[in-house]
Amino acid sequence: MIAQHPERDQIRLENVLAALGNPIRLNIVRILAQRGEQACGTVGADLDATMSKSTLTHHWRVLRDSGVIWQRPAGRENLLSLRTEDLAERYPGLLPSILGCAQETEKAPLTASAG
Amino acid sequence: MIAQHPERDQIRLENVLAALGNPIRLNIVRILAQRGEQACGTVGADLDATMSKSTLTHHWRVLRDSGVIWQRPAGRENLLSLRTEDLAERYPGLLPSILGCAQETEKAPLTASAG
DNA sequence: ACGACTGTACGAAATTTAACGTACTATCGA
DNA sequence: TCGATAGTACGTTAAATTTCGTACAGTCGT
Repeated sequence: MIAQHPERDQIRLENVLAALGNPIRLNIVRILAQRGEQACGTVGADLDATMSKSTLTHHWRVLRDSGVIWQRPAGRENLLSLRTEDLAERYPGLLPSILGCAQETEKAPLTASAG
Repeated sequence: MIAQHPERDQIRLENVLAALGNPIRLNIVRILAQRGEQACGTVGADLDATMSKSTLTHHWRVLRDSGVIWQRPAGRENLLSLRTEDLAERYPGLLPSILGCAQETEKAPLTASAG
């Protein structure tokens, strides 16, 4: 596992909310919630193919440092996944409430398969 | 009612989360949740007596523009209150989950009366 | 009307965030 | 080993955010 992940107890609500208070990172979280663990590149492609890799790296860092996602190496890829359990333990209901109504997406067609 | 309040339908999750992703504004929301409708000055005093009025005005604006609070004039005061109903309708469970675990406050002693 | 009180508006400064390009590390496959 | 792939690190720039001081507007009590 890559460094910088906060312990569950170190996760701060304000950091989680700030991390999610950005449309790009909110989409990242939606994608991970729907598709499960994904490589950085896969998520990036779903998100916005024109976005630079270094910008994406920035967003992985914000999400990772705030405790929203895990990031772990696998071969030459880095796999991203939601810290669903830790967030549920620390802030019960928060993630479901965010994801439950997160269908008001502007770009990513994540609603296509629902229903 | 002061201008700039978004309609319920115009409230965007990313804006709500960004507004709440700031420790000061998170505290404001906690205070309003616990004490109900309050004048700006009252909340400001509870928050941080050294903070300038113009800084507070900035935070009221962010919370108001994002749809988190109502702000309405009453005499020479402006009363602030949470848009609990609108948020509950738009993002069910979001506010309770944020407030339910919001006791990890650093400064404001909001847990004192809860019992 | 006057002065105190409550809060906003505006402009400026400091800080933070977001985004990019380039250079780099590490892994995979031939 | 070589080349392609996957992603990070670093430095930079642009934009947004946070904070303040000052000036102003509306309301209350006398």
